[in-house]
Amino acid sequence: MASRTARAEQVSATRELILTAAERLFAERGVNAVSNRQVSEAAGQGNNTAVGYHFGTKADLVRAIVRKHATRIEEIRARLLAGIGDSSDVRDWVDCLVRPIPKHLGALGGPTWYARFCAQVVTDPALHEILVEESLASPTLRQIIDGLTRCLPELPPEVRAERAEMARHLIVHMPAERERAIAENRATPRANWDDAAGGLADALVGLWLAPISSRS
Amino acid sequence: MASRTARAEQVSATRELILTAAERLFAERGVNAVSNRQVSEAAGQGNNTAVGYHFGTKADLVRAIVRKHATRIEEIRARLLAGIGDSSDVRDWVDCLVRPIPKHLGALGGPTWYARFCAQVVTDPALHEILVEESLASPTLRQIIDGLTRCLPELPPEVRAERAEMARHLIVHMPAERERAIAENRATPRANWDDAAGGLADALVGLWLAPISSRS
DNA sequence: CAGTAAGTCAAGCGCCTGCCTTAAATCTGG
DNA sequence: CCAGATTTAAGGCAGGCGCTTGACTTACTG
Repeated sequence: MASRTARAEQVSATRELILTAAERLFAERGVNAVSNRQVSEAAGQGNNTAVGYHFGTKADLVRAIVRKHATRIEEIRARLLAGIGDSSDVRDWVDCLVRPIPKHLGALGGPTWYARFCAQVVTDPALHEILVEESLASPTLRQIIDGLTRCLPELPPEVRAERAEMARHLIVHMPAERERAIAENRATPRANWDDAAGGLADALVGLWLAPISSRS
Repeated sequence: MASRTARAEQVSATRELILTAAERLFAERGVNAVSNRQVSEAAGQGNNTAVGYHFGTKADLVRAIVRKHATRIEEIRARLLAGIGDSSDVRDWVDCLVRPIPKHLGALGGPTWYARFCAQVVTDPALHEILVEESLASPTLRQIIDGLTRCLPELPPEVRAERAEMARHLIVHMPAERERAIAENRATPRANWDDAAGGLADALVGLWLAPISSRS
């Protein structure tokens, strides 16, 4: 109906404006350093309470931003997963784990903020769980973790947990670091997002396959 | 003089109280989520402006907290560095890089907050540089980085930079993660700080020695 | 033993925040 | 075409913030 289009499109345009402004401000200054008012103003809304009206609390806004990107990332991840079948090569599974976010950022083109935004959110004690929930909601992600685990049967469970934690951190923070370098016109080790993902995947393969020493 | 002791001791006790309270609050809630007023109150100072009086801005307070721990960490690092001479084993240098912070936390005993505090600070866009400056001020740290570089002569400079970034993130965030797990009574992969450092060192050796693939 | 400087406390200022209320503009469904 | 609902705008409110000021206590100095 023309009705739904006209009005609803205006509304979702406003929501989009708020999401984009918030993502950017949160990425650049940190979530807690930005007030809902500032987000509303940056989104061009004369209304003080635009954020509250459309999203509720700041945590709800953060969740909405995450969901906005989740669909695309999930698509990329599913495509990569389908491509490797039931490989027993660690590298294949690490690729599936690492590449979705950089690929998504590359597809957005131009300057991006989402990686830095995620780095802020995972580090905030009050917001951390939101990202964990939203991420673990992805069945393909679980499949990939399982597949990787199957490639490393002799790794003790505690060491696996430990290294999974390391991988998680790097997958979030390294793209954020690259994003920041680009935003500040600093040199980056890699020319594009795909190469950056490749470098990260190389390192993670080494990390997963690292021998376990007997030192203290 | 008894004079200096009496008064100056009271003062430095107050400063210490503020530093400890701030470190704890910042670690638990995030730097930006805590006001200077809250820090003053948590330190038992009736005065609103105790933080401002003794330290100045919040950035100055953060720097003071970092310096408070830096001496001890530097001692540990120097001792480890002296112990390995001019080894050409990557593992030796990685140990020097990884162990100081966990060792320091272990030596403090009981619950700690410094690792989470550091994780908060490095992630804050406005505070990040403070920690970098203070860290790079350590000559032993530079020596260790040089030593490690010497062990990896055939690694392309960009890849080295990339992996150094990864190592930095893990060295800061993994202890923070362990600290948080302890604070929340969750299980940790390792029983003590030394073992945790060992696990991290294992992984970092693998990361540094990882082969460079030719994939995209 | 004053005089001075340093540290602490208490109160007040303007600013910004989140939240609430009201009003105008806009679109929807009958 | 018009009531009614939704969205945007605008302003007010209490509360918390950083910062300043001034009084009070304490300890060093000549």
